[in-house]
Amino acid sequence: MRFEDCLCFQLACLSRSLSRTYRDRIAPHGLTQAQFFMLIALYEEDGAPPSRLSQKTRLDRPTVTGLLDRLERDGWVERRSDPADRRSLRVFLTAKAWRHQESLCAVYEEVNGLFMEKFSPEEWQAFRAFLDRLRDDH
Amino acid sequence: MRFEDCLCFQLACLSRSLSRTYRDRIAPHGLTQAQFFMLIALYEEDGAPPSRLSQKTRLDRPTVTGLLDRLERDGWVERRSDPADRRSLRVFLTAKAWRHQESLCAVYEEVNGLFMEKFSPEEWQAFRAFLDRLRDDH
DNA sequence: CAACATCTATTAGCATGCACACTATTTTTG
DNA sequence: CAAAAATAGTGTGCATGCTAATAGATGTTG
Repeated sequence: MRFEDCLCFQLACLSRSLSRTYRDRIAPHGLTQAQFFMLIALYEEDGAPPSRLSQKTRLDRPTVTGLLDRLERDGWVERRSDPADRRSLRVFLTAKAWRHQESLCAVYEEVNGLFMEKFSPEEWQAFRAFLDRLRDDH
Repeated sequence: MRFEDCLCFQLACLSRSLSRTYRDRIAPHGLTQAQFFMLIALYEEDGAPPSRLSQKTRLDRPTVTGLLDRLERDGWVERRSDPADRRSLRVFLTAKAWRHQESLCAVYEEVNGLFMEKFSPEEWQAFRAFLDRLRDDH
């Protein structure tokens, strides 16, 4: 099989390409694409522990630790200890993050809309089914 | 749109997942997935300059430089200067790389086969068309 | 021919993303 | 209850992948 036809190669290219679409729009906010996605996850689940964020974003825990480090450094989130379990933390969005919510979620919806509008609902369903079929058991 | 339904997120997860499938099989050879793909590209175009490899793999040139650094360090490739243009280099596979060709290409075909067999030819064509539709103009 | 632009590859700096190992805490088990 | 196992988060080291800036060589243009 020719290299250009390799599915893994094509998916990797496409994934980087889509990430760039977000990146270009959120760079003015001082966020990277991965940080942006973590914030979107937190807008849905403010106060989640890192383990939950790792599960939700399907990133390893050391990766989440690093992301949270930089988000905390830049004042987007705050780690608070969990009184119920001293091993655990809970991650909370700061006032700054809530101030940017509308603007960031608008970018999120806008870019998702750019992708969605290229397909009919039936095509989307079929596409999603293809992705799901590839997801498991290698 | 819920975070889990975001196409960019799903593609990124899937891309990492597929990469892992190659990684598990080529780690014993002492190669990473990106290095492995670069070798596959070179089996098709031995002697190509870095600029061509950057185009072929759709990676930035600094990324290609780093990949070639590590491949050369580990004895897989060799950079030779181009007599016709002293700015240019040409990248050649070493004897070691050719010795591993059969084995590495077997992994390549095996894993691609794992993915391909999940779809009928018509489904593959439809899937590829979806990917192509997303590729351009963001 | 000389100034300028372009093209080659690279370096530096940063942020992921991963495997591995580690500490602290909690839970389980004998 | 004490020992072992499991869990939460982190530190380390490495390999991508990117942007911006750089050095050298070639092409272009006045």
